[in-house]
Amino acid sequence: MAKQLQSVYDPKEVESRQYAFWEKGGYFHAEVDPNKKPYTIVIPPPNITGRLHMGHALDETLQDILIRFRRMQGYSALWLPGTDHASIATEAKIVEAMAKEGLTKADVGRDGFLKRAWEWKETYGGTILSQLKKLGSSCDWQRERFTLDEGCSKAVNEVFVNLYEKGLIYRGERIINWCPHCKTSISDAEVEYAEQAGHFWHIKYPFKDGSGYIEIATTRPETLLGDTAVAVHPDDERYKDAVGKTLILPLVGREIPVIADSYVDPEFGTGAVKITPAHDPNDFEVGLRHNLPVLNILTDDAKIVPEYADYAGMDRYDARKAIVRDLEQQGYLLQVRDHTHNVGTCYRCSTTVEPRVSKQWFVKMEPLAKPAIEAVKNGEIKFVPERFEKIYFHWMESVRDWCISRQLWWGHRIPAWYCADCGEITVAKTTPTCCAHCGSTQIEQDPDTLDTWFSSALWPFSTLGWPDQTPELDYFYPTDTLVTGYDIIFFWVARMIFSGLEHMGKVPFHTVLIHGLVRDAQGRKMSKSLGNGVDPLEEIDKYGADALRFTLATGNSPGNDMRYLPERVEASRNFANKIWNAARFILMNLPDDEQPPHVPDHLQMEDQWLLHQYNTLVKEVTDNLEKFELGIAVQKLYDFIWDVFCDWYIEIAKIRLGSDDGAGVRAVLVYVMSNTLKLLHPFMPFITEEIWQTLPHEGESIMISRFPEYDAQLCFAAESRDFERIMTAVKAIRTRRAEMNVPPSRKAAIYIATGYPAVFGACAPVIMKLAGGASVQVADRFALENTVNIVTEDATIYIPLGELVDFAAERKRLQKEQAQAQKQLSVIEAKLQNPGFVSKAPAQVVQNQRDQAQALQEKLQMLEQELEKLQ
RNA sequence: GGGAGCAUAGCUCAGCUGGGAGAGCAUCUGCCUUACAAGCAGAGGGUCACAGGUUCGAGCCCUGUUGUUCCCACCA
Repeated sequence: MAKQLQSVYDPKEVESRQYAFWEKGGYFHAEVDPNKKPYTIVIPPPNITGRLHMGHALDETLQDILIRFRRMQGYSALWLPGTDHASIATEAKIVEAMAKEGLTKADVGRDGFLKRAWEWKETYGGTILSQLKKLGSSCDWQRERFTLDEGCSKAVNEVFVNLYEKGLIYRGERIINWCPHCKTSISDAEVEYAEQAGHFWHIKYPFKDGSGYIEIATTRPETLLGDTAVAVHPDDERYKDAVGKTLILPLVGREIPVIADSYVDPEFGTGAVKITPAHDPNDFEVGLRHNLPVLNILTDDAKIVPEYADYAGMDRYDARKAIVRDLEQQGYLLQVRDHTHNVGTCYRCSTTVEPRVSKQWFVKMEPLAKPAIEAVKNGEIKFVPERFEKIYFHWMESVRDWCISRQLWWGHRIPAWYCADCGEITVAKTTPTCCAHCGSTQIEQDPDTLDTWFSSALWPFSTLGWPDQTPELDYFYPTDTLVTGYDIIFFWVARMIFSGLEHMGKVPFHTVLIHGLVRDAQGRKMSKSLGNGVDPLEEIDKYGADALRFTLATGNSPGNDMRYLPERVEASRNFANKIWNAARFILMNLPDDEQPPHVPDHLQMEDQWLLHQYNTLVKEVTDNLEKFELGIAVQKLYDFIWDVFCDWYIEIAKIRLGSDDGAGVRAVLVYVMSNTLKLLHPFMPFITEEIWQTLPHEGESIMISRFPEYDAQLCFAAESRDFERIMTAVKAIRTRRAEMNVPPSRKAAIYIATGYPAVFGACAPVIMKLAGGASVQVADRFALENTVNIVTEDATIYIPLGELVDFAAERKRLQKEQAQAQKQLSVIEAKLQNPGFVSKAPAQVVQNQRDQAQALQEKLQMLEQELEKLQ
């Protein structure tokens, strides 16, 4: 970068150049280093089908801020990247692509399909990672992993076998959620409930003995085909005599019993429930208790099975219509009522899920959940914000067994083999040659694959080499911070916690930083169907990655959603430009041989003030970052750079830059700028690197420089307070001039009567420059006429503005100020006269009020004097 | 049915352990002041949803109410 910089910052060129520079320097790579403490974040692996959206942009920005911060603090900071094979989503994409060629899965076969899937992964799987680079993500790309790579697959088999041997994985015929569109089972967590308008059909089930009927009510009349009982509550007087009797199932003619089960709520509906064990989870339970037959009436794509000739092959909804029609025609339909109810849908394709009995693999949750709950209860793992712990507990405490088998091809194939001879199951880490039970070679592997989340659950340790005992695993595990949205606490966070505890014996991370969703300007969720998504790559192109990152970090607090407003990115872009121009100003005033950043020996009051503010900033920003208060930290940086450094200090610096004291002020400018850039670097990595390297500096890159630390030498509290008296005076003069419409070009003499003559005397040039003074005189009192009079708590300022002075207006204004000050004073005095306040409030707070009261009294006195003069 | 979040300036939102009500954008006024008009200097604008309570002191803590968003739950 030449020293002649453009006045407008151009992020594009800088970003690609600096990212290449970082990669080339190997700064993203973290090594096992016994001399450093580790700090680890594993990325929530984006799906290989994914394109970077705002949710990712937020997630990655937060992680990059944390990792860059810790890296600069001297940790061996590892941000481990990778992608997720996303079984359902990817398989759907491949199926879709094949459909365009007129092919189906059956046409190409399992091997052919997998070949295509891997090709697809090679072609598109890296897209999202390259998009992450545009954001500036400092991931250790040398350690990139994929949930379906060899190492992760090895970990998956290891875990499956371990859990199977411990009896924590079992295979069983149970009712599961079935997606007729994806044609696979899905777990409870993968079902989303949506309210749907429907009906309540009241149907007559006649007794076999001809003694009337029972009226049942159902929202799903088509499942009648699979009914194997009608249940009533045991204490329900209405049905006392019916229990044990036999009914004839309408349309089907099957004989089914009336049973008593306390699951039935006598208050709801008719108090009699048809029981379809194969297609309703509750009914399934009832069926188990009463030994009812389980009749599956639906195929895997939710059509009626051939056994029911009248309806065979009909889609479940067509069958519903047909059955309702037939019931009506045959006089079984008693009434139809409108009814809205919750319907489970597939989280991937939104198809209504069909509860269905089938043979699947499950993870037994209770023994795993217990220690996982304990780890959060005892503080080993903390959620930020804490309230998400409740959500986690609630889920963990009531979690049911996890259905992990999927009827898909893209994924980890279940390491279980069935013996054709003895029928036993052989579960093994590597492909067995024969049945472990009878030695038969007639074995065949389970065709199913595992839930994607099964492998994601192992991510914090599978990526570090487990099950091998690698040095990386030893050093970087447990990881430190997991950053993710609240929407995947159940899917992922919870499962990583119990997996880490079970297989590593240690929690997978210490802190879970939860963020919210990025919504559109109207507060709606960004979604493909609404078309309201904002593309982060377009925003980067328009405003720069730093501006986007800054926008996402600012005003965002943990766990809360945020809206994405274009004006905010513009403001961020403007901030980047502000920094750019501040740097430009400093550079154009620097000699070629300017020393590296240092604090000069001789400091003026404004230098001390700036250094004190800077030093305070260092402490606060560090504290905020350590407490995950990223939004607060970045706000403070913004205020400091724009207001303190640019609007005040640079303006003041202009006075001294050309003088004999130029070297001192240049050193302060360079020192504070350079170090402030370091503080800002985690948030805005590109521009800070670009400027830092152009300024005098030591070291190769800001990203591996040391994060600034609080320096007791830079604490100038008293001087800082003194300088603020000057600032107050300057602001007061500016305000008065603005009120009186005095143009900045019109300079005026300034007379300052004050009890702090040394302070004001030393800063006379500052006041002159910033307050439009032609001259500045300081004394303990003045006797002047025809002046505008300004009273602050530390000084009375006189400005002769000749013809502009309107005595009546001056008097009125002073009276107004007097009234204001009087009001403030009486509030404070009331407090001080309250014995409760004086005795109970902290001494510092009381003293503070006393000081304020005194200052106000002095101000009132001065106002009084000025008013007298105007009489 | 249970649980949680949110309600602060016209708009979008910060406000950490209780003591100053804030930022950006928008509005108004004046400035091309030798880094930046994507800028500078100023101004206006708020019963911190409502009602109680705790406290010397409440935007912040407690209780209730209203509105709103979300999560969980097997009422057929």
